[in-house]
Amino acid sequence: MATRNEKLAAEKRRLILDAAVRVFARSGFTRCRVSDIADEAGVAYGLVYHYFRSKDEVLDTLFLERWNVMLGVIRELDGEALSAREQLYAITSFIVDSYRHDPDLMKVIIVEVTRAANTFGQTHLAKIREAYDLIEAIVADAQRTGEFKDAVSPRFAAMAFYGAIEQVLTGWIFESAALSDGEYEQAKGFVVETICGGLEAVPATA
Amino acid sequence: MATRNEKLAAEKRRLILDAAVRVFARSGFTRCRVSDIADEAGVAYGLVYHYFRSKDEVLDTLFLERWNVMLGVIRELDGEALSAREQLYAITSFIVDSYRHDPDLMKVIIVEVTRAANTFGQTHLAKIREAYDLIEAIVADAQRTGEFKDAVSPRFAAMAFYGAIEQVLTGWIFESAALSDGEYEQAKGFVVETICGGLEAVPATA
Amino acid sequence: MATRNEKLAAEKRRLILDAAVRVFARSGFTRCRVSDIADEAGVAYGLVYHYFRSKDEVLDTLFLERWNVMLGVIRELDGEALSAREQLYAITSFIVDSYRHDPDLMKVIIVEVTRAANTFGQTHLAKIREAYDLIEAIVADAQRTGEFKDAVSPRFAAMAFYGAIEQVLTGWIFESAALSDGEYEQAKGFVVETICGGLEAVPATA
Amino acid sequence: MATRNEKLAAEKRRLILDAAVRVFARSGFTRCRVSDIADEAGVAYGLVYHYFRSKDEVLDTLFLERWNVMLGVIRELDGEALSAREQLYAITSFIVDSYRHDPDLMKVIIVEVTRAANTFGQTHLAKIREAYDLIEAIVADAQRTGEFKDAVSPRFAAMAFYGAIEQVLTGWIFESAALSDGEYEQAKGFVVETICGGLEAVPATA
DNA sequence: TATGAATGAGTTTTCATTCAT
DNA sequence: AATGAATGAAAACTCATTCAT
Repeated sequence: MATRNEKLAAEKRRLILDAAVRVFARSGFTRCRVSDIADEAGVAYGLVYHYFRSKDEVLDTLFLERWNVMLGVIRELDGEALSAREQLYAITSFIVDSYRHDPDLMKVIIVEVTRAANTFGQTHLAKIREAYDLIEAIVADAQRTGEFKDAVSPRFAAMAFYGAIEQVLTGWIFESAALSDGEYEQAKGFVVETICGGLEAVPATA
Repeated sequence: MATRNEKLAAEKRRLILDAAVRVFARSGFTRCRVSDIADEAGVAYGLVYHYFRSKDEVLDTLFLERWNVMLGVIRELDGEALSAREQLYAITSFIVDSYRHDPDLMKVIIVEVTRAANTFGQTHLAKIREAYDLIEAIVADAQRTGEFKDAVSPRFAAMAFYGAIEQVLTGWIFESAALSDGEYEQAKGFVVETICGGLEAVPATA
Repeated sequence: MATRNEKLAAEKRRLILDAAVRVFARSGFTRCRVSDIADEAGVAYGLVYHYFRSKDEVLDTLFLERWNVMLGVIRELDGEALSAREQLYAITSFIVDSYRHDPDLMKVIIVEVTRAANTFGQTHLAKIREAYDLIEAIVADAQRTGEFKDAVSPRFAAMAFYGAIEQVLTGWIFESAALSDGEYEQAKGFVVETICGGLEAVPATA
Repeated sequence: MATRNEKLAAEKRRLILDAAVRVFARSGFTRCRVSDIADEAGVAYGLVYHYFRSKDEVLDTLFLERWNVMLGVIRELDGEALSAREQLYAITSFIVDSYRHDPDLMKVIIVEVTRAANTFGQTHLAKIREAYDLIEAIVADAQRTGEFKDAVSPRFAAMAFYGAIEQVLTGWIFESAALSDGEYEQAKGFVVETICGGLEAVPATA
């Protein structure tokens, strides 16, 4: 009985969150109104405040939900005996697929949180850093095993890698162009090839 | 006489622009008020509107001023007979030095324009793309000459390169840490080494 | 069976009323929410609306319950052959004891009704006046019998008497200090002595 | 130049304060909207917020302005060689005349501030106490000189005296009746006669 | 050129009340 | 009788922009 109501409530909550993604993606967090979210969700104004304390909390929820999934995915890579390149590929793949599956959500997370140094980025700084830390650890391990050279610091490599991915997504976001499955797959390879293999031709050694 | 007045006017205008940089960097474009800019500049409220049509125009001006300088720098590289790696290094160097010289301005440009897909980023999309185009051309040339392999598309490489730099700056912005000259120089090398040389150790060929 | 249910229902109703007293006293009628009352009573939100038509009706009920008791007490004094001073003492005693017994309730009645000329005071004006009228009658009688001089109008005397008591309670309310039984008893005497005996020393007549 | 502007600004501020008095008196502080004040003053909505930080601050200002005048009047009584009865008469007179001169303002102060002392800051509480303290001192002095007997504590007497006045005003406020000059003067005498002389007839001593 | 008072549209949030279960 | 999700009107407050001086 309670279970049924709870399930219905959870669905309404989800309805609002999904609507918020679309609205935030369309007009941006600052510019959209709470009423836009309610309208998009087809619910009454006040219901948004029944489920969330504030407009901020809606965005917080969206970010944390998704970011925690990503952190989980990265952490699981540890158990699987993969090379550093394979691990970075897996991460890239997860992020690109996240975008493919729900571009609006990724747009919101990147534009409104990850890169918003004055607002939500600052709020979620610790959470965001967790991802950098995990990537850094992958690079550091690879340098130890010799898979990666140690020309650059692991932290730096992690930032460059993550920045490259985010910029690629940002490009898609700005163009708001739909890509084919092939293009998405190609992009995954490109990111890893650029960061791991480098752009330069390896001089043929005699 | 007019000349003298014009010079004074230009100085006031500059005063306001500089104040705006500090205020935008501190509180973010959306959250700060026009009166904050005036207060920071030590001028009256209405004077901002004497020199600028709107709050938006202040940010537009800041962005365009700096971005055009950067485009100029990149375009000039064409004339100097430099390798692609050297050209990318020069670009990185310019951007890093820009940050070193005026971190607030770079923060504003990156956070409020370059990465703001819903607002100013969209407005200045064409201008931003010019930079990507110029970098893309450098990569394409390098692939033609054989300096770079053609494993990834030039456009893609340009995005990865620019994204890596921006992410490094973003890290600095978020941490708001002051770096030593040595660290800035090291960062320049790291970016180029990561993107051009790649992270992987080059297997010794027999 | 119905009797048992009715008794349970009456208890729930009382539970809500008592909770409302505490909540109104703590945060004020306007600022507290209906849900605060429900929470304090430990019942569900909607139940308040099962027993009361509105938030206003809860306060109305609290006021009327208590005020009617007081009116009854004052009316009963008529039958007992008491001097005016004794009657005023009895009234003072009842009000002070009401405060001693349930300071929150008296606080609510005074702050939210008796002195709220724009809201509930206006609504219950007639009821409030009944008390003034009864006190006025006591004074008028005493003037007729010669116990009281007729230097002031009975209506005026009634207002001064009631005002003195209310102000004393108001003092206690704002200090929110717990008083000893002795202090309460002393206060009763003070009120009557001030109003009936006056502050001035009676000049010794030769 | 600045002087002229400052004068105009002060006038506008006063315009808003005066309008607020009328609106608060008419509908009560809680029920009226800020826009009502602006409308009543014939100024734009935002101007209220130009001169006052909040709706609360408007009420605070009204209270403090008037209350400080009253405190000044009471303090000045100290210098004039008056009996206690004359001093209490002077205070009563000032308060009654305040009501006669601007009943709306006194209504607001009595009805809204006394009540708000609860919810509002304790800031006013201290200010209100200052008045009680001054009256208390008058009574204490009179007890020392023998003008007043010491049957009741000075603090208590002060509360009773102030309560009597306030209740008389409250009566007028509730009835919202206009009184003649004679009635106002009579009221002054009644208050002092009741509190100082007492209601009881002085028994003729043999 | 310079000032800052004046304007009023716009948005978040609150919360009494209703209602389906 | 009891629950708490759903509704939406209402109001304080903000702030970009205008304008008289």
